[in-house]
Amino acid sequence: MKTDQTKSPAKRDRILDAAEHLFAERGFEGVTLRQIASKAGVDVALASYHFGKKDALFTAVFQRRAGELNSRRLAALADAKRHAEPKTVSVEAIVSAFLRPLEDVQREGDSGWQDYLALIAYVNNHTYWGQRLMSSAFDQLVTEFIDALKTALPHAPDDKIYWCYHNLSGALTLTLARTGRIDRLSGGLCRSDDYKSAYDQMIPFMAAGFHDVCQAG
Amino acid sequence: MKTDQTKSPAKRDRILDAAEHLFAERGFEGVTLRQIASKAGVDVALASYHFGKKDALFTAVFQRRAGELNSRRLAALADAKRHAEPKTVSVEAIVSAFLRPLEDVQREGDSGWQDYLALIAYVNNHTYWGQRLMSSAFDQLVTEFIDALKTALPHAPDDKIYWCYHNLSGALTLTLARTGRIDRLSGGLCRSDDYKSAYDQMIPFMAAGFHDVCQAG
DNA sequence: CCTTATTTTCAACGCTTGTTGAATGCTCAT
DNA sequence: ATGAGCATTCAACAAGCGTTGAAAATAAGG
Repeated sequence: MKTDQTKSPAKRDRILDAAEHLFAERGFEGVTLRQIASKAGVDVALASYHFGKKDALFTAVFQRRAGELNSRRLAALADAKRHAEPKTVSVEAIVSAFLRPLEDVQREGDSGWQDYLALIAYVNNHTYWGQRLMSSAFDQLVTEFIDALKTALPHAPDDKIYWCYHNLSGALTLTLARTGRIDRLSGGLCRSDDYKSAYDQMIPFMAAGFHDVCQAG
Repeated sequence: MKTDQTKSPAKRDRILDAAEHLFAERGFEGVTLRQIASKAGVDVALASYHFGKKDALFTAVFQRRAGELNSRRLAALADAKRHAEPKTVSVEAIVSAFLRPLEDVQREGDSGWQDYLALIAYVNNHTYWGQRLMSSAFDQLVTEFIDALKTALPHAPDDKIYWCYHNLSGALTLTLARTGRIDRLSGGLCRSDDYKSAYDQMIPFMAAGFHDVCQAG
């Protein structure tokens, strides 16, 4: 068996998977390297061997899936633009292109994606060092979406666009965190892990908010 | 000078203040008792003497201002209902009663309130033990606001009300976290610490979202 | 002023943490 | 088969952690 890539990097990947799950659940300082190694079924020292410091492991986990996520979202935005031609794409279609790829990756069953999205939520709410990671991984993509929103709302002042995006980002972040709070408040009527319902109502909700705030001038 | 209450509990309160600030900034595991004691200017052991375990100190910090915050929000909701009579109170007025008290406490200058609100954001995004704290401190209040929303939107199914509240809560949480991300994305045009602007656009944004989602049936 | 109770510090404990250097196992060209 | 190179484990390190019991300082009461 040549080029057996499933054997050699298997443990390395299992460290990333275990770290992804635990970091998303308990945060950077809330998890020890020994817990990660134990979950991955390897020795503690192996994490340091592959990734160096603990910070570097966290960064590696965070960046691992960022590229693919950005690609999917960009493709969805390009699709929306193509479908709208020759007219400009609607706010609702832009928000949809921003959110639906998340639903896609979670529906494909890989539980690693769920952990990863929860990790994004953790990082996005973190004050200091979280922002460096967010910016390096997602600023370019977000800027593209905001440009599209500016085109769709040509009379809106920029600061309102940004604040509206902030609302969208915040609601999304809480969704990705899957805290279980809505389950409790609703007495089980809504479920944190029901992504589809979340996006189904989130998309029109956000589009309506954008229009209301941004056309008032 | 008799009944000198500023001397004896001064150190105890300074521990709470220091813990409030540091927990909000770096989370429960991201802060050591020695850092808290150092910031408060007291010995490490004093925190254990007053509060017992580290968890209990965190809980004490979290619950310290919850009562007053709930009172202010309830008063704002009662005010809104009174002003609307004999009609039922509008969605916009309910959302405003939910948010404006936060602006009030932050404008009064006490930086402790800013730390406390950021701490709420931290707890609300935390999956496991965060929800116990959120529920014990705020479930009753949130239920009152949701009941008011149901009255204001009598034709809306309950699950849509809860999802819409989830959006509101998420956007608010990101605002309270003051991560600085909107500052960066907007090139300085919007500022994370500009609460007033945040609420000024958030209130109509959320009201529009509620109406759009909830009247579609 | 003496006694009692509370608050605060001191010093230390047992344990866990992240990290490292040396030793071992494994793969695979030659 | 052999030796080079990478992957993995082992054992141990110093540092820092939360917590505690006893001593010292301070406050309160009669």
